[in-house]
Amino acid sequence: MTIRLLLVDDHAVVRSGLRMLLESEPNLEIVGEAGAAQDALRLVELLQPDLVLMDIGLPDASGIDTTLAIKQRWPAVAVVALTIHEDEEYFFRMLHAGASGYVPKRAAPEELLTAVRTAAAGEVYLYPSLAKLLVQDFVAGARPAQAEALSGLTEREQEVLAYLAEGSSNLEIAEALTISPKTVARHRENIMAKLNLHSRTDLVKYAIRKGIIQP
Amino acid sequence: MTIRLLLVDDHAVVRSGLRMLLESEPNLEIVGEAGAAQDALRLVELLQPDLVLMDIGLPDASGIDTTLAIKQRWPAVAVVALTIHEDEEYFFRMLHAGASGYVPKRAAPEELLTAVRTAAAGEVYLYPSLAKLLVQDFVAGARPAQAEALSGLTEREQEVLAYLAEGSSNLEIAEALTISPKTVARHRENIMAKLNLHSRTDLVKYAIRKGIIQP
DNA sequence: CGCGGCCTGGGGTGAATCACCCATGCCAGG
DNA sequence: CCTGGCATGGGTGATTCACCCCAGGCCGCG
Repeated sequence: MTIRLLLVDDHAVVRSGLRMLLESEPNLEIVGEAGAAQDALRLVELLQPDLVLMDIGLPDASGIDTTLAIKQRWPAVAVVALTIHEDEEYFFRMLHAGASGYVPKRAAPEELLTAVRTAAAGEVYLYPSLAKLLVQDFVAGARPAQAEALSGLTEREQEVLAYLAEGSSNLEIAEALTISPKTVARHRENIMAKLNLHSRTDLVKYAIRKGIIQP
Repeated sequence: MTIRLLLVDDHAVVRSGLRMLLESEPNLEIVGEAGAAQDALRLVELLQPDLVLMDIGLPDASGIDTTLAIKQRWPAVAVVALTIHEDEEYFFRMLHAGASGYVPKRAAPEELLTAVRTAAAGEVYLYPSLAKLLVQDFVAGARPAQAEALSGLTEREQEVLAYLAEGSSNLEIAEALTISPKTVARHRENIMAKLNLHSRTDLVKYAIRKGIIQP
């Protein structure tokens, strides 16, 4: 099976170079080129390629928005981002837009080919330095805090906060900790004052942000 | 610079095969082998390798726990998981443990070598099918719902729910929607009944799970 | 045309919460 | 030794919550 590929980059020279590189590969056919977002969308509709190799910097619209538009209308079309941008910002936004691969232009030619083949197979190729960013985000996002200072809460206050965040009432917490409900209320007041929160629901959101509880 | 590598797998035959494969590579030295978690930890301390190639299925302890132990004591040591497991479960747990690479045993030898070189360089190598899982988790985790049915809530109820989730009181919501506080209370009762929730804090957690609000 | 669902309001009750006030021990650090 | 932070309690009053009751108006659907 041959991969039918659409090339999107606003620089004709770059497109030529990519065409040279990609056409030397077997089972890979470049069915079209586009230098602008409008052309890209039109050609996707016209040619129904398997894969779009997308530059982010386009003259008339962002490659991110273009990717989003393509994935919304033709979800089966894989999009691989090929760009000079290696920062978190563009990378994450491109993933959200539905990209199946992300390769910086400084990457080795073989890596681009790997990304194209991988994305065409329905998988995802991530350039290692960007995979690292994603994994960091994953690990951090899943459980950000716990060991964090919790803004100067005492041990007992943190303990009470954990129960409060679960939605327990003062009485329930009091029984769990075998102290008076009034003491629980006292702790809660101190907690809310220290964290500058003003309601139980704010406490829940705070606890989720800090990873104390799972939503 | 030569990569100093420690091989951890409980099958001697597999270790031999890997040694054959890896030793044919330049700039790669296998400094030791371990068949059990205890040996692995001991050898890491003794040999201070750059990288540990870790099987998950070990006789005395999980490769995941072993990875965690290694990364806690020697964060500079890169760990690449090489395993038969390709499901989300092991993959995500291995990432949490601190792995810099994840390669299924069915992968091509070149992919293992790429993973080793990438991880040794401080980056992350993810096998494409697993990179796909991670990206899916990333995209889903960031904004999971919104368009979902919300379990049969009416439009007005969803509107009230949005305010409730923010922690607004009945009176505040009433003023925002220019209706009576009693009506807000009524909507809230219906919402809680439909969603089988029993407190405002439960509503907040529900709203965060559904992506209605951000924590 | 009636039926049911939705939105809108009102009343009531008991419990819980909130936001203040107060005090007592205990223990560490200046 | 004594000041301050921490944990532990009590009290009070206003407010809110959670859960019941009720009903009228509107709109679509059979």
